[in-house]
Amino acid sequence: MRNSRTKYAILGWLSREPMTGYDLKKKTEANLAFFWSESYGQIYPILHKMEKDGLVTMVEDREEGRPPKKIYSITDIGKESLLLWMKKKPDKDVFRSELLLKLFFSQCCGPEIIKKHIQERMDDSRAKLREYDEMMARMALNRNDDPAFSYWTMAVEFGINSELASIDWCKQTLNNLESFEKKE
Amino acid sequence: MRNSRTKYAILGWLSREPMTGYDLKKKTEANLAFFWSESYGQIYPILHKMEKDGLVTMVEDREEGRPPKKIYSITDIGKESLLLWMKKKPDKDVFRSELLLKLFFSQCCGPEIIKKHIQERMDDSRAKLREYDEMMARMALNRNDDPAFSYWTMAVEFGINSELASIDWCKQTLNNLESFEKKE
DNA sequence: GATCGCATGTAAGTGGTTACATGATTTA
DNA sequence: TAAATCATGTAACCACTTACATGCGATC
Repeated sequence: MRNSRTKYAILGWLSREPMTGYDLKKKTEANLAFFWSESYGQIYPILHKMEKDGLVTMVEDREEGRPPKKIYSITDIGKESLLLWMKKKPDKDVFRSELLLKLFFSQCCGPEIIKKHIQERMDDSRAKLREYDEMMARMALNRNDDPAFSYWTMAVEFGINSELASIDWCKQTLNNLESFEKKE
Repeated sequence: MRNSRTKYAILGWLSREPMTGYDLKKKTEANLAFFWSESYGQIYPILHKMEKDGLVTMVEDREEGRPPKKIYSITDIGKESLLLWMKKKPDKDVFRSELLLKLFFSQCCGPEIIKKHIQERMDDSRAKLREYDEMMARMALNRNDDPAFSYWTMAVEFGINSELASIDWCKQTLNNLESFEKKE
């Protein structure tokens, strides 16, 4: 837990508004899914520790006939810790691709198998692009006054560019594999 | 270890030529670094297990005055296992970006800090592009007859496209942040 | 009556890295 | 003679995921 970025993702969210562990997870899924993820198994224990360390405070919200919520807010110490992290040079992006691994070793079985995988990847990328469009539309509707929206847009733009680049690569590589096949 | 892809990365390499655990690590670093990595702490134990499972065989190579090598070769069972894996739909690419996480939460500290990070990222991407060029040149020299080279080129092409897209995004985002600043 | 969404949490397991130990040879 | 490279290996740790447990209310 020493170097966990989960802590800072939580502080980032709480710097906007107080919320529960459940909210944290749902918001991360809905907004950051393509470049970040968190699980309950991380969130809840870390939230407890953060409270103990004075980074956040918690109030219990008991409404009748509903499961009690624990609403967390960021403290001044938490804000300081967040700012310190923001200033640090970000770690390298993590990228790991089984598709490229399979492509690299495709000599062992010929181009047909990997062609199918790349075709499917192209379809997946197109589906993702449609998702981004929906996300953008949904967010733009009720948030164009929020300064956070601008930052969010730039992040999503990265995802869109990546998928566009991925689709181009798929087409190009499918062509390469085609002509490669004839040569053999 | 049940579903470890390390196993298949090893089988992939050994399907080309027999080699040692040390070679496996070095070759992965030199050729797959931008989309795959392995550590000795994974390679050696898994290699032992693979031998026990009959996926590979090992011969010891003792030359005088040198540390003894263990040279691994793929078996027919190993080849079968590799082929089965090749045919399976590849897992989703893993992507995780602290840079985008920081961008997303930049509301908490304003655009200056993230601008610096993005500027640095652009420099890093350019450096990576130069590395790819070197890799391509180095490989093209002595390998243009090897059919594996074509597959390798296509994989590297993905990396090049990604970095190109990343650089574009950096420029564009830097511009956005500039005008965003003036509005505030 | 079943399942979904809200809401919190834990235990076990995953795949993987890091740090370390050992020791010879080659290069700077 | 110090450092880098070759070469194998293990123990401890790491961040994180998955599966599970609980239970209420709303919806299908």
